[in-house]
Amino acid sequence: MRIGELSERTGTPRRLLRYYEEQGLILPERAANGYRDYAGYNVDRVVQIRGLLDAGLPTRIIKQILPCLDKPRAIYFPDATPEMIATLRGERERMDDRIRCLTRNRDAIGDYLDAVLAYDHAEAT
Amino acid sequence: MRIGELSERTGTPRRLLRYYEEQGLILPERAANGYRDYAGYNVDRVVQIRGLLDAGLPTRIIKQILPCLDKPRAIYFPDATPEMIATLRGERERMDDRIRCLTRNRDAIGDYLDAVLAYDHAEAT
DNA sequence: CTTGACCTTCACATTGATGTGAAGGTTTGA
DNA sequence: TCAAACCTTCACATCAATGTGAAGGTCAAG
Repeated sequence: MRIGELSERTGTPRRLLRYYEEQGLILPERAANGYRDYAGYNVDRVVQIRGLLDAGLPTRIIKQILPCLDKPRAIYFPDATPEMIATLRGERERMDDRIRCLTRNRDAIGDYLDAVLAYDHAEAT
Repeated sequence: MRIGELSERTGTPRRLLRYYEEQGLILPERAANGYRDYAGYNVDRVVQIRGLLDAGLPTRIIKQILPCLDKPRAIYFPDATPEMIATLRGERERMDDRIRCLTRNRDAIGDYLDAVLAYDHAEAT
């Protein structure tokens, strides 16, 4: 598919699809006329990228993480240098931290909303 | 405590403590000489702020969330406008999305690391 | 064969979170 | 009393992600 369709299907501005490519996160083919030609799996991939960006990860890190999501993954094993392994371990830790923080705050918001609801209900009677 | 101590105890540059204040996230008192004077609870608060920023939330949203974490919370109920409630509900949704995304990717990294470990182990024998 | 809807590259602007440092006031201890 | 170690405000710089738009090539339908 071309950039317009990928943009539609992922809700992502064309500008950013080109930016993600520049950062090495997606690698579209090129048609004879120079147009980018995206394989179907890029829809999921772009959604993943956006999700991770939204969760605070920079493109530099996302680039390291993406190969973990590709299946079959066996292809990448030889590339797995010790440094890369260490980086992934570290990032997994940081993601755990983020998850803990978000969960805590999400629950606190939930408790607050419940309390407000109960308060309003009591007021109304 | 003064800004230097808070900076030390939270691992946060002074510059950013002033920035968070400017954004309305913390409200230190002022000593007679003009120095900022932070109450002890600000240590936790700043850690919270940094965690949420790291998880991709902008200060504008964090400002809305912070009151949910204060106890006792009853004080804030009258301030809870319908718009605020709606905002909090929406943000809770977005935080859920982030948690799902991070969890999925963290698990994928874990699987990948396990697979690499198994692969290396097999190689070594 | 031209018009409209695509696509290309390129450049510049903006925004939010940060870094850096100047110029100057305050406090504490030698 | 002076130096070191704090603090203040203010201004300007940077970085990553994103917005905006110009100048121009491609292609399908009328």
